[in-house]
Amino acid sequence: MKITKADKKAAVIRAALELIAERGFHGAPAANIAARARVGVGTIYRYFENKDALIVGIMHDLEARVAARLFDEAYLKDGTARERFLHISGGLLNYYMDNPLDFRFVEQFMNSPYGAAFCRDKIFGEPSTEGVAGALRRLFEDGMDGGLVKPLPLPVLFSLSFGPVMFIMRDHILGLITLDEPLMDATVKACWDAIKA
Amino acid sequence: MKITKADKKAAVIRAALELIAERGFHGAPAANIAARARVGVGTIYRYFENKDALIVGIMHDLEARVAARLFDEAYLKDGTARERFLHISGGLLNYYMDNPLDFRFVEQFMNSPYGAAFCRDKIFGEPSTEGVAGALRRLFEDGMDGGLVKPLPLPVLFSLSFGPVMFIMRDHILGLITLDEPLMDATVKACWDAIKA
DNA sequence: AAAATAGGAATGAACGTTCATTCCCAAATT
DNA sequence: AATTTGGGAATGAACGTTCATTCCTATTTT
Repeated sequence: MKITKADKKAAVIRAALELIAERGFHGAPAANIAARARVGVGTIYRYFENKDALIVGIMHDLEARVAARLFDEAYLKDGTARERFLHISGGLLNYYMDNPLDFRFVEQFMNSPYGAAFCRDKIFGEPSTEGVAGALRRLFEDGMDGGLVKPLPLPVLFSLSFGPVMFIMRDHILGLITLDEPLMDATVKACWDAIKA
Repeated sequence: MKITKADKKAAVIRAALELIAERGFHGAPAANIAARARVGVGTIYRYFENKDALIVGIMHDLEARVAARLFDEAYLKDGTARERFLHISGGLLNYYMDNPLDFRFVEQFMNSPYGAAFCRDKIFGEPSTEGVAGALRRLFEDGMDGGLVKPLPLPVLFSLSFGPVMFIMRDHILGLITLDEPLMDATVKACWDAIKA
């Protein structure tokens, strides 16, 4: 148990994520994933029942990493609703700026049948007072109670908050625009204008 | 030339669009597309050089249909920037409400390597004073000149305008929320708040 | 030495694409 | 008017390739 163990699993996840992000689901056959992970093809199947399970596994892994970053450093202390909103929203934008491959994977996943199934599972699970979803819900509900945020269904507030972030990230990654600090700041502030009462 | 001719091509496009929208690129082999189009497999290749060409062809077809709907009925007469904005934005939301399969295809396409290539081609083509892109650019530029719209790069204004629309459509189609007239209206109005100066 | 883990060649299913053939119909011929 | 002919459109069985998955051997760990 020196340098390797079941970091093989992590290597497989990373390799698959990168390949799918760069080339799509099409361009990520098991043989290539194994090669990039410096692992035998068979090894993949020691850790994942099949390729679908691997893909869903990548998504769960990513979810955990994003949540950790957004809520890590005592982010949820206090501050106005606007401040907390800008923190989350800007944090997400920053995370994807730093990890463009993660972004491309999430987008492909969420807009494929995998994503549909994934969402269905979430809905019929807990109403989630935990995790990212729960924290966001509380943020928006508090804002609505205080009359600071437009009284709209949560999914609509979500879309107004994160729709633009995801949309502009795509443009940035494709090179249609170069996002710098001031521009990112202006974008998330404009999102606040959309949801503020 | 009664009921059939080269509407075979249209049938192939429709069948492929539906299959990809419902089951992803994975779940749309040529054989299934042909079966749904009630056409021989070989026929696909009379109209499209290969499967990739078919997929890009679907996207072009769709683009034309959306453009036709958004700018058809003398939409571009006059009215305030806000009115014109609400018209376009709401029109897009409506189009996708009426054609959910079109929406799911576009999302999958745009977030795949096909979409990346597609965008690159557009950028290195004309600066597009024509079509949807041109009309939108004029709308936003006029708005900025008049001090009605925040002075931000066009891609940012685009993301603030259409990011939420695309985001909320996904939720609607997945059944996470049911969009009705008032809710759609509230959403596009909130988008205007995001971009208005 | 036994057990667990890793590896990659082997396998069969599924895929995109091709092509020899058939079908259809309009123009030419009788 | 009836028949023949020509050629483009349509077809699907057949092909070669690629893929996910299995399975048996080699290696490492206990």
